[in-house]
Amino acid sequence: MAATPTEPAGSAPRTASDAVVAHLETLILDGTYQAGDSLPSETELAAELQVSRLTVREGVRSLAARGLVEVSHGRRPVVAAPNATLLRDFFSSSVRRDAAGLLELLDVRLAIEVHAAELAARHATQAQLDSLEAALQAMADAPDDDAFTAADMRFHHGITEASGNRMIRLLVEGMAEPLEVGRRQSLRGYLQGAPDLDGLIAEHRAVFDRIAARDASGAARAMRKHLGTTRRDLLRAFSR
Amino acid sequence: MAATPTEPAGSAPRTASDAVVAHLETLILDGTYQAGDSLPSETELAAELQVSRLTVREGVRSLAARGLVEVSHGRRPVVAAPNATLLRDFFSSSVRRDAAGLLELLDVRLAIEVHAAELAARHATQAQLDSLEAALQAMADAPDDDAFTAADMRFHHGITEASGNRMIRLLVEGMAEPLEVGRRQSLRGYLQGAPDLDGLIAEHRAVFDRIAARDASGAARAMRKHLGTTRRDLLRAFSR
DNA sequence: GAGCCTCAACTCATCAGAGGAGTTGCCGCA
DNA sequence: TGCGGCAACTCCTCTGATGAGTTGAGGCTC
Repeated sequence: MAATPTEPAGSAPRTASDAVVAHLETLILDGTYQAGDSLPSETELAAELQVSRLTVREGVRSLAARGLVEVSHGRRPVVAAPNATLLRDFFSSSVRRDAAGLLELLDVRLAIEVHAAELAARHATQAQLDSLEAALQAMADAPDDDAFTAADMRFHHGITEASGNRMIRLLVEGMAEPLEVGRRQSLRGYLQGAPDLDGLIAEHRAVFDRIAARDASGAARAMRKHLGTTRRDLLRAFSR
Repeated sequence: MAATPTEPAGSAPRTASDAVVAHLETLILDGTYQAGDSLPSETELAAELQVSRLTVREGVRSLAARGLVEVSHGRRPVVAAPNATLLRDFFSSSVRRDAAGLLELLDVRLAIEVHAAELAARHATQAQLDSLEAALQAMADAPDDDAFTAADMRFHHGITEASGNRMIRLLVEGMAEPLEVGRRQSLRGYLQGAPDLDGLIAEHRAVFDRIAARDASGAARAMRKHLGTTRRDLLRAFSR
């Protein structure tokens, strides 16, 4: 009674719902179902795989938790495009479970973004450079702290975009929220005098200049310096 | 009818099983349940949260898919320690969905491991250095290719361990399998002459020497050189 | 008294059937 | 032609029940 016709050679699923997961996962990763495609309905899958709807539901639910599909009430499950929600979940969980994880995560971001800046200097298109400069300008013109932070994030996001490496983009995107939350929490009630916005902007501009000049190692150096500053600020806030 | 007494301020869960997920997630991340602890049984949770066992099951299943808990037949769900399975899943999926992802992933590993080598030069304990040297020796003594690869992986794993940054360790651990699978597939049927094992070992030894000498930037440079070689080999295999 | 075996209680795994709620597209009406 | 309503489809949740794996207590044997 082989429930799943497409049994993967690797390992036999222990439970029926694992079989559902394995089945659908294979079809998605094979490209049989592309991002945006609708999966068969629960009823259809149940009939096809010879299991109850409940079992199908659990399997689909697992895939949804892993970010491979999206389910919404009244509609069929839809295959999701690769996205950062899973990574965001993971990083958020790690940081919340252990406060020291925040600094570790910051360190990882440093490593990745320094490399991203290097790649951006090599691969950025003119449109991407324009977008970076616009973010820089928005930082300078920011009326309040929230606007500044938003422009700041847009700048960093733009660099990962310009790196041309989607995995880097997803990773940094996944880290952004936990880091931002951590930053807010550690700075709460801190705010002794305004932060050195002009200095921050200058650091960003230095990164941009090196990227625009196609100077890979210079861009890496500038980014390293900038993130070092960020890290020091956070450490100082922590030690209070 | 507030089903969940511990409704997080953030956003109200849309569905009942999301509420279960949110409830348990909060308790785990708060530390109310530590890694290794057993969760209440499905029946107990159902009574506690005023939902059916089915709904509880779906919620627990989601958490299992996200790596926060582990469920096995006949036993209560157990809170899992932070681990790399989720990341491995993510990276594997990404690479399988898009072959170009392999090179992107390799690039990310380069960025992270170069940084790890730098950190290891600063933080490695004597025991960790000994372990690295043992792996190096095992590479030199390896009787066959599999043993060599195993020792190779042990060496790299040891460096992330010595970096003292657990997030780096988890990330590299999560990338190891997809990269190894990708390497095997692209090298399949390739094998024109034996690879330059002596050169590889020399590169590893250079990394080790710089770490042992507490030379952070030298270690980073040596690691970058080594991973550059790896990358070039893979690219060459690809282009056939 | 020590060690092994059996079994009962607990737990997760899965099934079947049914009602509620959200979405979508067709059809008829103005 | 344009719009409103209804019907079909889908996911969401519940109830009740059976099968299968795990564990620890109790009794039996030596």
